[in-house]
Amino acid sequence: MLTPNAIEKAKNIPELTERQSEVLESALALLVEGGEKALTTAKIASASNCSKESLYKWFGDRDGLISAMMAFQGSKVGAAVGQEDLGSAKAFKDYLIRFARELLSVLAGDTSLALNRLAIGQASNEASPLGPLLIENGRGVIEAKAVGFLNSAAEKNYLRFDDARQTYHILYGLIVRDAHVRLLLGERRELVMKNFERDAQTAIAQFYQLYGVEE
Amino acid sequence: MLTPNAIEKAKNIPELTERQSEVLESALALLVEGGEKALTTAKIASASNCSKESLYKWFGDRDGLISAMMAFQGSKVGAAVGQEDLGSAKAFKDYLIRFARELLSVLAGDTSLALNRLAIGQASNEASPLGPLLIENGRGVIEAKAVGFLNSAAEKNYLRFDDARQTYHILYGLIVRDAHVRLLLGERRELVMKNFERDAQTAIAQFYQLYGVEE
DNA sequence: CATTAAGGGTACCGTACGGTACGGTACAGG
DNA sequence: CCTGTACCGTACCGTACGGTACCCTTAATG
Repeated sequence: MLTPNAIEKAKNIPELTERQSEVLESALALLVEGGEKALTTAKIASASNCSKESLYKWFGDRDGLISAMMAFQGSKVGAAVGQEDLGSAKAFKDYLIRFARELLSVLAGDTSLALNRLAIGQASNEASPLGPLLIENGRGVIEAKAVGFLNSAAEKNYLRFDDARQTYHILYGLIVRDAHVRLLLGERRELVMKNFERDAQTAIAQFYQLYGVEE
Repeated sequence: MLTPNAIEKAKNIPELTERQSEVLESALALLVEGGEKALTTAKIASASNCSKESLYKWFGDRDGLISAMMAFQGSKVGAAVGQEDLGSAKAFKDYLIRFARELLSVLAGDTSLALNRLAIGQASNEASPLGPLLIENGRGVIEAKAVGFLNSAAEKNYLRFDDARQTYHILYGLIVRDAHVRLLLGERRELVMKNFERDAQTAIAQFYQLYGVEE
């Protein structure tokens, strides 16, 4: 099994010192607070009591710093969704509802929204690495996990489908709908998430209508 | 019935002269080409052979110009989705498939992506009007239309559901899934839209599984 | 022809930001 | 004690951009 350090080396991400992690943390806070326009090198330096020269020494340039922020945040995502429970058909269905709740919560989180907005704002620049980075670190991780438990559920005959990845995309659509984009556009969370709990349950119920195995 | 001019007046949008529309058109082209960073007042002026002074006279400031771009583009959306056909159950289902295709095509269009990226990039600024503007002019128009034909279909007993708006959100989720966000993040269109036709048909088939009336 | 309004071209200003340079400080190792 | 290293704080530079002012051409009107 790979240690975190080994993974970082494999991705060519230099290991971060404690100090550097602190800086990234306060940079994220700054981004959440005021969006990209607030994310100037001077403000990052002053907010984290560090010199601009150190920023440039550690991260190369502003883009490097932002990339580091993404990777740093991504490294914290993995554990977000709890352990699945395939003990029984009922237990698995409950787990799916928890998964739906968790997915919506993550997507609606301040940091997630801020980073997605940042990456999307730069995505018109073909050379920007932020979009792919976010897809890999965020969506990719969750999708891989989901494909895993979907396949397990199929083996146990809780669900029936052809392709786990496609099926996950349907599940995603039923859960998220247009909520993510509306949040990204600035619609108020209370409004978009008004029926949070009911929506999560409805999504899973409909997912079972499409892919569940009748008993 | 309201004339277009009356609508514009009601929204406090000044009518646009031919010249001003040309300027907005070339500004949109500029935005599609190079993203927000390419959208400077100097470039807009030079690209449309007009003086900066005229820009400021017509649109107030840069934000006003961008808002005008959104409204201008929005005013062209209405006719995008063709006329519905509720002549028979089969005809309506075919229409839904066309609707799915059309929705995906619109969302994946260059101008739509560029404007959404622009609005999302500014959405962290609480005071930015771009997000609401885009929601109203883009999503709102399509949603209103969809709610209309869903209700008609329910009356004709092609579909069965409680709330048309909620049902439309499900339909949206089944059709779009995470395609929109992935496109916004810069993932290549060929990749996201690989199974465009099949996905549209699958979405409608599943929608009927959830809301169709059995015969 | 004279007058006037609209608008194009351009020079200019203030400012904000990315990036660099430099002096000063704390500390570790010999 | 000396030296090197890491880093903070700050001043500084070049540039790009939003916004303004001014001059010129064009064309319509009397």
